[in-house]
Amino acid sequence: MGTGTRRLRADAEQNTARILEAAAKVLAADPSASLERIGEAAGLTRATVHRRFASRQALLEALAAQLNQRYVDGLERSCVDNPSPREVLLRFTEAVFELKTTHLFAMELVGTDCATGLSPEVVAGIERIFARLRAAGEITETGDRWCRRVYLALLHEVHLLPGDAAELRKRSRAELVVGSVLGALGGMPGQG
Amino acid sequence: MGTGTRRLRADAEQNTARILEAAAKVLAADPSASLERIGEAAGLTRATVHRRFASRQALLEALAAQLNQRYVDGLERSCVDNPSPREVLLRFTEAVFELKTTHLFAMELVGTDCATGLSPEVVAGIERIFARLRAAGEITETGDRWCRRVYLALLHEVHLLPGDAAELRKRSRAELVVGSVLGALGGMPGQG
DNA sequence: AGGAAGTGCGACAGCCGTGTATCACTTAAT
DNA sequence: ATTAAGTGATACACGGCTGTCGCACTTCCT
Repeated sequence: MGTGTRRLRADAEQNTARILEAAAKVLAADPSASLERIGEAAGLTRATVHRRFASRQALLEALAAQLNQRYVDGLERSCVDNPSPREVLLRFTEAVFELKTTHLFAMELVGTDCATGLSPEVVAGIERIFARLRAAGEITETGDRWCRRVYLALLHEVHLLPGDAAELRKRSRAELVVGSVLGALGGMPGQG
Repeated sequence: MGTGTRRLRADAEQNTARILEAAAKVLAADPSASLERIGEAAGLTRATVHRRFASRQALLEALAAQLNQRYVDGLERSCVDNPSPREVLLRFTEAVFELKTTHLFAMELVGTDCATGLSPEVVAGIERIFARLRAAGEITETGDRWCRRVYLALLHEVHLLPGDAAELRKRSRAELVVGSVLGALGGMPGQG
């Protein structure tokens, strides 16, 4: 997937970005929205969408690839300064919350597993966090896949939680996620 | 929604059941499967599907209604003999696992909330279980909606877990769900 | 300024799902 | 056994989305 295709003109490249952005927004509201609607939301024509992405499938894959890239960015940014594993999880959770607002559709598209489109690199990164949590005694569960799935599931549920929910009065959304996950995986969520 | 429509012939009634059953199976594999495929799976023609259900929408609603009924059945059966709240949750979880095998599509259709089609009766039933768990000191979280969502989310994740996963070596799927949920909601999951 | 790249517009063909209707035939009900 | 109900088969109209043209026009690049 390198820069094998000869480079696009500057405005054209910008338009592909617009399309991806518009697709993320429109598909989040309606997963079966037509390319027409996506193009419209991008201020472009359906024909142009087809010029950038040969098929609907190609557009979806590009969307998934973009999401995976954001995931690895989030993972890297969560690890700078070598904080405690719990702090890493907290930072990463906040990063994913931001992704939920812009890439909600793509996240449901790639799911929570390699088999469904989530990058192996991302999977490994998340599981590494839980390995560190385990080494630090924050959790007792030993299944990497299980830890990751519980985490992503609870993260998603918190995202669906209304902003004024009682659970969020004293702690942030990320803190609620981390506390719940550690509790679910056999830790002492109350300590901080 | 009573028996307002004059009663069908016996075989016709049986066919509606076949259609619902086939729809549950086919749509679980492909949520956007056509009525043609559903009818085929039921051993019937698309025309007959349309005779029983005026529109695709109507079929989906019937599917959701059937699921809600199974939910309340499961709730009732979980409460006979007045067992401990934890035991109630365990029984109900097992009932839902069975539903996952037959009504997977419908469950994702109705979601985890009244707003999306889950019956208020079912919501109240589930939240009642958690109120009892709270009264018994098994959990500390106080938000009914939050408890319910965490529960259904983790239940779903366990269902997705491969049957030979390490987490299931010493405890059943339902026990894994209950343990994880109680931990996530501020309890001591290790106790039996 | 000149040429190339990109876009808008419109049109077309193809496909698939939905919903309705008709008619001959089979089946349950009493 | 007779009657009404239900079904299969087939056809049709309708609408929507996809993918691909061609052509005139605008925009960037150098």
